[in-house]
Amino acid sequence: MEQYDHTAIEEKWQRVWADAGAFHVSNASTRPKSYVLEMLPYPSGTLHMGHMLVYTIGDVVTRFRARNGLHVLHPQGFDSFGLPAENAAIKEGVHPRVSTERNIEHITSSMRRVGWAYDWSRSLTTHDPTYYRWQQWQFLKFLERGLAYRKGAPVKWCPNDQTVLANEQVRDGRCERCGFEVESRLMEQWFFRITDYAQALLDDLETVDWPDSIKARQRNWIGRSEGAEVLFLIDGLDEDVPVFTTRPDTLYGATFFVLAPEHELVARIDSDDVREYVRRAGVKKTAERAQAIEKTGVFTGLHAINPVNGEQLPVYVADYVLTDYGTGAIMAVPAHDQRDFDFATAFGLPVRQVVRPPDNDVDESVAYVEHTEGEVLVNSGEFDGLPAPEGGRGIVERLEAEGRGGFTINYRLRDWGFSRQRYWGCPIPIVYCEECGIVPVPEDELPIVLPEIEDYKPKGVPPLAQAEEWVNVSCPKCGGEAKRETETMDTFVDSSWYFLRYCDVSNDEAPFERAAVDYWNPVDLYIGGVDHATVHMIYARFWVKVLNDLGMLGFREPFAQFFSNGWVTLGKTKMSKRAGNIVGPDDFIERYGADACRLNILFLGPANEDMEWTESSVEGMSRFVRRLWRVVSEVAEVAPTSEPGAGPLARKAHWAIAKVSDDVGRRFAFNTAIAAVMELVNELSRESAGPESRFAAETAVSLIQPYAPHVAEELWSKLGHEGLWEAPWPVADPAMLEVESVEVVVQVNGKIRDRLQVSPDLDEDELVALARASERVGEYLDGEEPARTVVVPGKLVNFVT
RNA sequence: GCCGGAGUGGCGGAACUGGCAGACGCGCGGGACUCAAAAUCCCGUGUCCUCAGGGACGUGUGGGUUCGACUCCCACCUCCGGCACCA
Repeated sequence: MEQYDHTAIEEKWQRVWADAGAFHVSNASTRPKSYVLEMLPYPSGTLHMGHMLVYTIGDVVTRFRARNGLHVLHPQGFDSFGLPAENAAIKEGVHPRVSTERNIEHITSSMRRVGWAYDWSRSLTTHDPTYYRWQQWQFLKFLERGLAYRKGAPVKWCPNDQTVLANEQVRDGRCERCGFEVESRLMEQWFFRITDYAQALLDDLETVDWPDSIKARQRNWIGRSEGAEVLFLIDGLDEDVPVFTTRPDTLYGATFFVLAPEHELVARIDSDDVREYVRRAGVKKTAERAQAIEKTGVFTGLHAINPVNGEQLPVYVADYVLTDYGTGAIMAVPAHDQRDFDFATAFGLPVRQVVRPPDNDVDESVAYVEHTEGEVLVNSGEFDGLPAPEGGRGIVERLEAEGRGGFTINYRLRDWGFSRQRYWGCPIPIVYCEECGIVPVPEDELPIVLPEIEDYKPKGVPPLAQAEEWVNVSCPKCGGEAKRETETMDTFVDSSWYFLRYCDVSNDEAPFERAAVDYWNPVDLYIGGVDHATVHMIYARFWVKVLNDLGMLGFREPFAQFFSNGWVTLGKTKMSKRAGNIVGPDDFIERYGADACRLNILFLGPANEDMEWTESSVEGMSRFVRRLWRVVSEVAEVAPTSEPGAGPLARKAHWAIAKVSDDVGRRFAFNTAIAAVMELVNELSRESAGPESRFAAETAVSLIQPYAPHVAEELWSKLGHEGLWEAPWPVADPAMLEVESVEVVVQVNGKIRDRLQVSPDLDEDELVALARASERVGEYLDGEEPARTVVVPGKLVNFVT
């Protein structure tokens, strides 16, 4: 028997697949389509076991679906703009393009060695001008629609990376990438008006097949809350200030009024105390502000008029009011809000209860914030005695009639600030003209290609500002002197539409042809980690909705089904380059082969749960592959070719077909499918020369192919067949799934006392008679007649006394 | 605080719709082959008791429903993750 030489076998079949164009798909087929996609990887130089998991899941599904008659699109590319390459450039002086492309080359060759079935002819890299040209083009469409705009806004600024961060890139007040504490700065920024789509993003979650946990995260992120907006007139400034509240029922309980330090009106308050407070609040790190336990604030000397009763409420500036939620101003109702209560306590402000729970005396020493059935309004003028929800509604309706308020819905989601003071990103096709202002670059001048620069170091101004020849242009409108936008786009823009580009990757007249995109989309199975469940996946959904509104495509949701893979951990920490705990597949592929590695990563546990990396399991898997090789090779040599019978081995094979088909096709239970093939191989090894052995061997090889395609292909040809990658998936014969005899459990009072081997189609009476006849049952029944007999045909008989 | 998820042998896990708890693998113990080792193969492997037939206990804890609960219900404990001065 030939030795199992994994390297030779894997190289051989990878060549065969490439030569045959095995995974190359066209945009037309009579077969039904399936689009299988894993999240776009950032090209760090090396693969690790986390990548191994995600891409092998996608690969198994791809190969399984292809053999089940589907026309499967399974592309791969790289999210190749972004900070790490630029940081490396700053550190080592290598041009980001050079290091990025070197990384891509390296990681691609690793990917090819794993044997993943990608249509590499559709590959894309987001730093390629042929890709980002069409991103710039789409940006211009967004701009035309008013969905991209520029405004001054307080932004999260990372003093280390010298750049603005999206809210999503801030974790616990720190820069997600470098861990530096984030500051707040007021800057002109580009925004996408994603908030226009908040409700649609929420509603359409109903239409996708995603895990509930992921949907919950998105709902959380969008943060819809129903309430009212109420206008308070600030005396002295003569300004109406809107506040958002979810508790309009407590309006009569407002005893003071608070503005966030960043609120636009604060600058107009002429008070040294206020200016000093605002200055100090601005210096405070975001993290400090969020963690502060003691409430701080300053009285402005002004008063706001409560529109429900005309009361004069003292106006404070305090940093417990957030500038970017609601309107940045609140009415404070200390009796019914813990934060307001804390502030009132610290500043000696009055507390007035206006909602009374049933059978409760008014206790103004604590805030009553919960909701109880039957609570009623008190101290609320004409609304006294009404149930709180009804009273709240009445109050808003009256304000509405008076033009001082109305019902409204507020979202936590904020517009997407997407400009970055960075070099290695997609240039924003905008020119600033002194005469004409913000001028979009005409479409026929795209792409605006990233210029070469000398120095990547951030200096507070974007690195692109140094590329003077590039920056100074004439205005497309008036021809006068103008300057290019020097900020670049957030890389989440790049990954918001790449899955569309794959469908028509070399189009140089449009981002994609609508027919191609409509044919393949939505993605039938999207695979990736939870860490992108709120960020990337919300942006991509937004992007698709906008393109749909622009008539560029015919669907509203990009990802019909989402499989959230678990994390591969090492030392209980998610494996990642940043955590410095990566174990790569290259070494293991060399030692044990790609097939063993692919099997191993999926056998570690359920693919949607976290799994700790262990080296010993690869060895176990390598044993299995070698065993498979030996057993099947032997069968190929000695087992007769004959019609498969209906004996135990053939039945086991059919059982395995049914099990693997269901596990891979429906349940995504990749680990148990492998276990089923192992069981089959175990039985086969005990009977390698029987009349059913050849069928069992063929079945085992065929079933393991999505996982271990190389060795499966080699064994398939040893068995005398060709082209397993395109062979039809085996179908289980239902007749063969029925067993000749089953073991029926006989219980007395729910405890197993005997087991019977019986025919599965024995009727209930016969089964009970047989069970009654059992000696052991007789012992436990001890002469008594069972009061009740429960029969589950083919499973058990239970006598209850 | 709100939301989501998970607790099963020495370990990873299986049990999908309420019906044999521990499939499959790792590890460990014993044996075969070998001069020896590796590789391979075979047997055993939840805990305790045992007259060696078997018996009792056992899926985070406490209750409940049921002939029967890892699975359903109630209460709780622990761990992991998300959101969070969000008005």
